[in-house]
Formats: sequence, C-alpha cells, structure tokens
Amino acid sequence: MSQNGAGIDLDKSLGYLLKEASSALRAAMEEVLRPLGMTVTHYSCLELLAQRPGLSNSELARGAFVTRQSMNVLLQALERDGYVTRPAAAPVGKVLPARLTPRGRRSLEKATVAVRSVEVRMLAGLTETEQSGAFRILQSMIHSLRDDNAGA
Amino acid sequence: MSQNGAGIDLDKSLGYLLKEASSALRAAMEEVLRPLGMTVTHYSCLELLAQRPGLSNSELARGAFVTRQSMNVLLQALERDGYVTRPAAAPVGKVLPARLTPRGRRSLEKATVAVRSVEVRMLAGLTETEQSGAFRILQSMIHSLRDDNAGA
DNA sequence: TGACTCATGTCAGCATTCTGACATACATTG
DNA sequence: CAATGTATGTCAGAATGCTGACATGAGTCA
Repeated sequence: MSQNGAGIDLDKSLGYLLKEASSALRAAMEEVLRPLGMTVTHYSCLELLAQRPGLSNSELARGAFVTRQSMNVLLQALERDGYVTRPAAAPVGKVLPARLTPRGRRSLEKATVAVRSVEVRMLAGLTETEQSGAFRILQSMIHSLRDDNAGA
Repeated sequence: MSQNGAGIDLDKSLGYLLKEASSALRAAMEEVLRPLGMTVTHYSCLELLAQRPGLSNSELARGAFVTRQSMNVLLQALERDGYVTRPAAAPVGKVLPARLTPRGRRSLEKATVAVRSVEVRMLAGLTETEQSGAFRILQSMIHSLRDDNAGA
C-alpha cells in the first residue's frame, strides 16, 4: 500500500483512528453538556480552573487547545455571567489570575458528573492494563510529535 | 509563563490525553501542509477520494468529520480549482460522485509524503506490538462511545 | 541604564464551520 | 398507487475560532 504511491491507507492509519476517536469523544461530550447549556471549551475552562486556580487566560488557552484570543472571548462571557472572577488590576505583570466563583463551581459539578460518565463509557471494555498501556502510548505520540516539531 | 511552575500535570485523564494527542497531530499536519497551500480538511478530502473514488459530498463529510455543508463549500472550491470533478447531473438520485483530476492526484502525492512523515514521526518510539495495541484500544473506545450514544 | 526578547491581554477583521431550512430523489409501507 | 421516512445537495445566516496587530510588563544581557 505504501510503496506504490497509493497514499495512506485510512483503514489502517493510527492517525486517522486518533482523529476518529477524538471526534467521537467530542460528540459524546457535546451531547451530555448541551442539556446543561455548556460547550466543551466552556467546560474545559471551568475544569482547568477548578484543578488549578489562578491560571491566566493564556494558560487556560493552552490547556484547552485554543488560542488565547478565543479563550479571552470565553473568559469575558464567563466573567460577565458570574462563573469566574479576575482582578481588575494584575498583581504582577499583565497576568490576570482567574478563579471560579461559587456559582462557577456549582455549575461545574453537574458537568463533571456528565463528562465523567462519558469517559467511563469510553473505557468500558478495556482492562486496567490496556488503559495504562493507552496512556503511555498516547503520551509517547504527543512527545514524538512535539519534539521534532520544534526542531524542524 | 507561570512562575510557580506548579504541577504541569494537568487532569491527565485518558480523555484529555486523547484530545491532546489529536491536537498535536493536527498541529503537526497543518505545519507540513501549509507550505503546500493545503489545510487538513482539504487533504483529507483528497485522500478519501484517492482511496474511494466516486464518494459523494455527504460521504466525504462523514469521512472527514465535518458537516456536509462544510464539505460542500470545500468541494466547490476544489472543483473550481480543478482538483476534483463532479458530473453536472446525478447518474442516480441526487448523489454526485466526485473524482480526482490528474491535477488533484498530483497535488495529493506531495501532501501524502508530508503527512506520512508526520505519522512516522508520531509512531517513532513505539514497537509494532504497541502500535497494534493502540489500534485495538482506539477502536474499542470509538465503538463504546458510539454504541451507547444511540441507546442512551 | 538601555536595548532586546519574550509573554501577556486585548481589539479588530477574516475564515471556517455549524445550525436551520428547503426542494428533491429513492425506498418502504399501507 | 399514495403516504411516509430517510438521505442528499445546496443556500443563507449565525456562531465560533483564528490570524494580525498593538501596547505593556518582565527578564536578560552587555
């Protein structure tokens, strides 16, 4: 297949499968978050802040895999609606550390339950060994992709 | 950046890792495709057509994980630029089977080389056994997510 | 101290994708 | 045969994310 210039066999490509799995996961998450009036990025932002209070806009953006401009739009909306607070002035530099409000924390709780159920469903049928194997393998892929990325 | 350097160890759930890996793969693909003036969806469409000539717009959309409306926009551009052809009238029903032109095939060849190098890089450091393990695991995840999706 | 580099927050404009909607074509069912 | 359900191609408007750009603050280095 690879030799005769036939291209990448999509049925056997791990890259394609990775995209497919990610797409299925996102769709499943959107489905359970929609009744809560929340998007995936919206949830990601809240979850990140819950685990690491005081993250800046740029750090949140990297954690949610969007640009800092996109995250900024979201953060302003979350701030306006009272899910998140940021100080008016930066304690140091320009960085504005964001934190969840009680309301934001309450909102996140429901979402976390929903998202956790999706993850549990995704991992059903996999043994503990397989799961930790998947963990290692995915980390290896990420590392390999990022490594040469900078060099090239 | 964050000066406290506190735990970069984010919520390293398998779901998050999956998203991270997929994001890294997409970024790496965008990087090698940009010099060729091609986006990931653009490339996906061409690759799909190379392997399964005659796919319809809707089928291409499903294969590239976008809506048929988005794929339609892309297909019209590809058609206008001479990479793809579709019959003026549908042979049967409304389905318009798309095919690569020689120009489209030439364009794809370069892109395939670039994308293949990314995939090779991603899999560097993984044994054959690990790769087939990853394959099975990803398929299991996809199946589990889609299965209950319909039911629940 | 001053020049330089880097990262940040934010504004503005653009691109891409999505949701909603419609007409059409085929298959199924009564 | 008619009614229904499903799938398609396509248009239009809205949402979302991105690129480009700017000023600001901090760290580095001579």
